[in-house]
Amino acid sequence: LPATPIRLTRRDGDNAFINRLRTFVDLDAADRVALRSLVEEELAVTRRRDLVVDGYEYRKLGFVRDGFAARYKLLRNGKRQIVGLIMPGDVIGIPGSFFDVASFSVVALTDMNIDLCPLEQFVGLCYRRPKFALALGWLAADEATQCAERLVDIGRRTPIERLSHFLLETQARLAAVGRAGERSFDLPVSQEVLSDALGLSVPHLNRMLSKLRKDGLISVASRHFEFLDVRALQLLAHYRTARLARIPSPVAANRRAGS
Amino acid sequence: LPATPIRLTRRDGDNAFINRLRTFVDLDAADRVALRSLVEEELAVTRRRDLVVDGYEYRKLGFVRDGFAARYKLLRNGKRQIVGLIMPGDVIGIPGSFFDVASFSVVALTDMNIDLCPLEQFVGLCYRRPKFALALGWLAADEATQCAERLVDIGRRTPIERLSHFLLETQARLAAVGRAGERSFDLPVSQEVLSDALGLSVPHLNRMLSKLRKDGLISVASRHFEFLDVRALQLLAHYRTARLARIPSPVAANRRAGS
DNA sequence: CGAAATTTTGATCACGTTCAACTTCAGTGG
DNA sequence: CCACTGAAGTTGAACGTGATCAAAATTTCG
Repeated sequence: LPATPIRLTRRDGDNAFINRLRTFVDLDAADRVALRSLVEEELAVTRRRDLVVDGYEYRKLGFVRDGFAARYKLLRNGKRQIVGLIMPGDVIGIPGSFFDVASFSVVALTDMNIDLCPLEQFVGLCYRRPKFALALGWLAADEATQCAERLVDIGRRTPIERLSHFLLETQARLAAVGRAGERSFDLPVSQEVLSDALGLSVPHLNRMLSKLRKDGLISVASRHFEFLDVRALQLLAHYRTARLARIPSPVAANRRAGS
Repeated sequence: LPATPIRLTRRDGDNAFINRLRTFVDLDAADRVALRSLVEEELAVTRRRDLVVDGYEYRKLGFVRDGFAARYKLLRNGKRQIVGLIMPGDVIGIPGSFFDVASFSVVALTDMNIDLCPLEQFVGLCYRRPKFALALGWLAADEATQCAERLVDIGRRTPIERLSHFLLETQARLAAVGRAGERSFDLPVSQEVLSDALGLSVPHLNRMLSKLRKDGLISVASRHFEFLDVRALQLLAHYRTARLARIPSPVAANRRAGS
């Protein structure tokens, strides 16, 4: 395939998913064109809309342009555990689309814009351009690591530590796709959502937020968060950033390999 | 590459990793040869050996033939959270090898046999045979889902539910690679390991095990577990199996896609 | 403006941790 | 063969944390 020069549309500079991919893989113009051609539908959904339903087949990838969603499981006793916040640059359908039926539901927490593409189409592209198959693996690995980190949060960190850790991680994820400042970000979701994500009760989450405020570590106003003492927060949370390695290029990867 | 007919070695029928791959992708003889040729070293390690260390670069894939390991994080306060048991058929280095430095440590819980391969070599193979890149994505997605399931366990299930869920899931994973019976399996790890995996204290885990025994749901003797009432266990645990979908073949995936 | 959702505060209590002691078992050397 | 050792499993008592329930205060939205 010739790498013909392509004029970018005005939205390209702000495509969160492309921004995210670029942190670990090189994309030339032809790659971007191929990606764009996969988009079957640009979906605009409203808050509370179910996007994936636990127990049903789902065979799409949804590249989130804007808005927030939650991947969760509902138990018989009415309790809900959110296993991940989905934000701009994330892909709905990882990992649900890889299973016979999805094990988790996804619901929009805000209005959203999503580029939808059938999984089968994406896989087709993967056979033609293996780089995208590797990118898929990288994204899934990222997802697994975030999930594992939250497992540590919930299993072994105290509520205040886990809240701090969550806030730091969220800022980092948003910053990576250009949706957060150095020490602040908007997270337009209710405390009920946060408590379900952190495995806490709403009142207790609220108390921990108050405590972080009282101790001068953060300020919160109408779902806008600001870090007042990043260092102290990181210490409290045992926080360390995890950066994806870049995908080895074909030439590097094949250098010492037999054909 | 010609798909020359190849004689299988005697170990192939029992290669846990190949067994696992086959559940979601077709492998021909040439694929298996290619896989085998990647193996740089057949590593035999002893119990307690560190395989991956949190904070250090790791760039290998380790296909587990035999034995058990744990992926975990150690906190400053001395607490440990195990984020996943690694068993035959699993790959050490997912997802640690995809990051600048690993975020989690891996330690052998028993003596193990591992086929080691540099990640770069595997990626080289992925460019030549995209099927393997997709398989990598599938494996990472599987990992992410298991992790999410455990997140639900720890966040919202009661200790007895989460223990039941863990036992059912473990049996299923072992059975998938031919290392478990219909209703029984060996899990040669201490209760301390189980408690660190489930986010419980050792005494409480022990009590929950006792309760499952007393209620006639399981029997345990010298680390051999047996389900006496699978139905009741599943009900208690809210258990449902999750099966990976098969990877679409190139022809299916490209049918409706432009080249 | 009224209704609903969300955030905040308070009081009580159950659950699971912690700490400690004791038992059981496997392995080792006298 | 048994005493000794250390690791693992089991049991008990006391405490503290975070859930639960309830209600008030505040904000958002129809």
